[in-house]
Amino acid sequence: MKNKEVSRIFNEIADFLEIKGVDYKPRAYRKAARNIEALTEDIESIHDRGELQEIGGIGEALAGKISEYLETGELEYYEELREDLPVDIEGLTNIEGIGPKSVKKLHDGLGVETLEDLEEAAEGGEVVEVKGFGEKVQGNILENIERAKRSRERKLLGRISPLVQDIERRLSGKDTFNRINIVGSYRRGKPTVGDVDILATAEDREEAMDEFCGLEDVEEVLVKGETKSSTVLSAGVQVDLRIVDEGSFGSALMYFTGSKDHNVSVRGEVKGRGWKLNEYGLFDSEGEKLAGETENEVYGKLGMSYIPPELRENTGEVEAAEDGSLPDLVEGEDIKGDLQIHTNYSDGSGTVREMAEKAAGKGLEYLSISDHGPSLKVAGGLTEEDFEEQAAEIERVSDEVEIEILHGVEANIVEGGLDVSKEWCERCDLLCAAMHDRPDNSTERILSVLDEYPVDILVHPLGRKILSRDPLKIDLDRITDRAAEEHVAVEINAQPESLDLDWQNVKKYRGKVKYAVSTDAHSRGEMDFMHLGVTQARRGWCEAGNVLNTKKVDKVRSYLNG
DNA sequence: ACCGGAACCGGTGGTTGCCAGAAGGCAAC
Repeated sequence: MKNKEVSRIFNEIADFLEIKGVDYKPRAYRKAARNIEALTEDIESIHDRGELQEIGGIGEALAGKISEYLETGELEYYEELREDLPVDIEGLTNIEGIGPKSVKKLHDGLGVETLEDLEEAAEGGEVVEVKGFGEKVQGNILENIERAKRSRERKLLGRISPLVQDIERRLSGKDTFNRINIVGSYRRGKPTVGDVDILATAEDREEAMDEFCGLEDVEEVLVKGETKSSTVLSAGVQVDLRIVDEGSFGSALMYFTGSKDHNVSVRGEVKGRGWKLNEYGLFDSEGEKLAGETENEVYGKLGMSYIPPELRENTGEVEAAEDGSLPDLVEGEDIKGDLQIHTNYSDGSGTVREMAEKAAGKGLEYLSISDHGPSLKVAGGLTEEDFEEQAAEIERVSDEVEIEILHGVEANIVEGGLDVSKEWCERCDLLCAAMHDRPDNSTERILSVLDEYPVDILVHPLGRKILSRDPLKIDLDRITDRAAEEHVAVEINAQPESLDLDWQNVKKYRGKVKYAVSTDAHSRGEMDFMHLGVTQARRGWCEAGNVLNTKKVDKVRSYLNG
């Protein structure tokens, strides 16, 4: 699956063209990149059917470039641009505050090509010598460069999951493999993933390894052995495959799923009995094997209930499993509606009808449309007039699509309140409120908005972007107190970069507030992100009852109005 | 480079705020 690669290349081309001062093309490339990234289908299949131009934002020229890349493995146009300016544009622009134009200036002035070059230049105080750069920017570079480097190594769970699922599917389809399971932090649903580990059993290990290393996505084979092979996929993700014996599959699953702290904690229990647990199995003091084939069996012999992978972070799950108090975690099938999505009335790409049809197709009972309020110009915010127009459109579409559509707005929390009038709020079925900037008085602003407006959901409360932007420093104790009093739900945003509120805080406040797991989809494809949000809710120990949108729409309404 | 309305061409997201340097570029969303 080369979707991610193609979109990365298009984004880089956009950067290069922006540096050259070319008009319009960068936007076209970025739009195409975004649409490709949001695809749930393999772009190669679309290419094979000759339907590339049916993807939004892709016309004759871009379809040609995609074909060239898929067929030859190279794109001449891209290579030429890179030759002109041989820099790690993706890495460098990853630094907050550095865009394509700055990269060009740093290259011309100091010969900066990589993050390492830039770090050296900033440490040596050379950056200030370049026109347009001062102490402030140089300091900012030093502050943010480590994170930019890290972000190159770790990948976002949601961004690699289509690729990983694709690999899993392909290996499962082969006769050579008996059992296949992704393990590691991926299986635990951690928001960022380093390497991807796959565990398998196979009759013929050699043949299995051949098949794995021969997958078309595999770009480089680092190690190839009988029990372990390491590969790098074309998208830059390292994937390891381990093959174990059938009888050890369960204990190996536990071992390789981790987390390390969880395993240590479980092993404490094992030790107390004088037993031994390793990747090969659970053994008593005589060395007799007690369990190993399944995880259930291992946990069972230890007197624990099965611990779902999402909980294995050593935050009390081992004790809870012993006294039988583990939560009955929310599942994807429990979700009955999506309470925050955008349309082409603001910065979304889908129409009301397209989004509604997609949601209905996913089997949801309801959908709430909440485009950005007027002050968020960058996102093409709605005017009150637009809102009325949209209301009429929703009414028309509602008659024809098998889903209940709620009409809301994602109001922006600004100095002095929200960017929508109280009257406007009253006309909303569902009012979302969000911070989009980072003032010092964020906590106070949020609290006063919760007091003064009929807010239903506080969305992406921390405004974080994983691997690139820190969360807001706000007083969540006070905010969740107020949210609970006012019957305001707190969002768990399912966008791969967001996953905000984060799972640690979800766990902390789950007894107090209700959560709304929403996709914040800006295109039809992004509605498929729901599972990422559910995973984070699970990591936060949420049962279905903790999540508002597991309820029927009437119950949602009565909670929010209560 | 795409798209949509017209049958080839015109329009395409637009504003804010920061920094740096004293008017204006650049990044962010």
